[in-house]
Amino acid sequence: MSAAKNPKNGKEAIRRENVATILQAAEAVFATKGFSGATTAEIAARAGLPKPNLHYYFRTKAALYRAVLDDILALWLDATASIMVEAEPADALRRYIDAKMTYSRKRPFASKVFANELLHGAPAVKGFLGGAMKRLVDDKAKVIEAWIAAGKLAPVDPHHLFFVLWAATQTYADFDCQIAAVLGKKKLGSGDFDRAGETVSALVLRGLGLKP
Amino acid sequence: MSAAKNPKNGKEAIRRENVATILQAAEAVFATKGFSGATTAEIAARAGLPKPNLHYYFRTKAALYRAVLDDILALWLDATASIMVEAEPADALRRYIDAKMTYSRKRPFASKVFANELLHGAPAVKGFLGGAMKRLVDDKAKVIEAWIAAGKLAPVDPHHLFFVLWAATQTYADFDCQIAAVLGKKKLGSGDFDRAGETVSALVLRGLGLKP
DNA sequence: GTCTATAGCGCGATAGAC
DNA sequence: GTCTATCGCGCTATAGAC
Repeated sequence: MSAAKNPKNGKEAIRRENVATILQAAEAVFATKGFSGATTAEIAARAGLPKPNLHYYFRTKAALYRAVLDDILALWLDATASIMVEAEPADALRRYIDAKMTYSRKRPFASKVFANELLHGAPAVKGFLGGAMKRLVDDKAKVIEAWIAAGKLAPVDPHHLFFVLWAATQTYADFDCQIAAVLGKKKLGSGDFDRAGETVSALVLRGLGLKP
Repeated sequence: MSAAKNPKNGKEAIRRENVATILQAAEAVFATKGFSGATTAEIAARAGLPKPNLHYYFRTKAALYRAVLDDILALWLDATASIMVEAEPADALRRYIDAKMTYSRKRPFASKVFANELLHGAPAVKGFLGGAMKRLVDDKAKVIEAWIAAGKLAPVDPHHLFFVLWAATQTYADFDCQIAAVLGKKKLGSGDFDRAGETVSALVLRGLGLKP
């Protein structure tokens, strides 16, 4: 605001880097501790910065949390790209399951922060859920309905199909420790995610009449 | 300990009732606020008791949380009853999905407390997950394998089948606010749960080759 | 067995020197 | 833009009268 026209790129670069570092650390800590369980001290330590530095970039803990969430919501909207009327249903759904499962493997913290937010009644993202997300899902549900009308797919409630797909894929990020424990492993490996993806794809595709 | 042989049933009854009231209030508050977000003051208020009374029955917040969790774990183990070799696979699975979905509708708080615990890395129930729960699931997985070997079921990884079933049913308790928002409703009704149960059953049964 | 009043402390946030 | 030192709130837990 005050010195807005000043193009000091050095300082800008430092800011961008520090902000990114803080956001990454915050995502990890919020994921495993939740909002109230997380402490700014732990986030700062993980980011390798002194605590007041955090408050210099994000005035409050709540503001930092919002910033983390906003990143995650943007990610979320991307994943449905493969669901288009022109696509072959089997291909599109397989790719969607794959995308969601990859997201669970590569960005487990993001998934957990979002899950935590939902568990607590989504105080910070209710607007998003009933707004942008609802519109996107309603849109994609129409695609599913078009496929059904064209006889390409067994009848199914499109919305509930999405709920099941989200649950089945995100569970491997959110509840990884349960799955690992039941499988008798310390951590999930990429082999486990492959097997999970195959299982979900097989169940859903055959469940929708898409496999002989 | 000190006056152990005294059969004063009046006091015993008061204790049992208060303990039950506290546990119920605690389950609700832990479910929506998480462990760190929950305050003993709020639990006490919801139970209609003064705060120190809580500490009289449960010495620490952590001990109260453990007690709430123990109740939930007991519930969890019951649900798999229908999975037996003698049963008809389609019947057994439909009943299992039904039981889990009913549990999501009737005991959403229990499901949420458990989900929260898992999200945070299961510090309090890791032993249970790798112990009693793993043994039960391994056991039930053998039943599924027997059905597959007998040609009653399309081949599937039994463990991952369970993971998908848990996810697909519990999501309606844990993430109810997301589902309600996307459906454009304020709260989920029993009609939504019925539709959800039908969708999951249809997908899974057909997915396992159990429907014409 | 119940409850008021308070101890004790961890945490978010800031002041202010560098 | 960075960091030490500290304030003050809100929480768990308890002491002690009833």
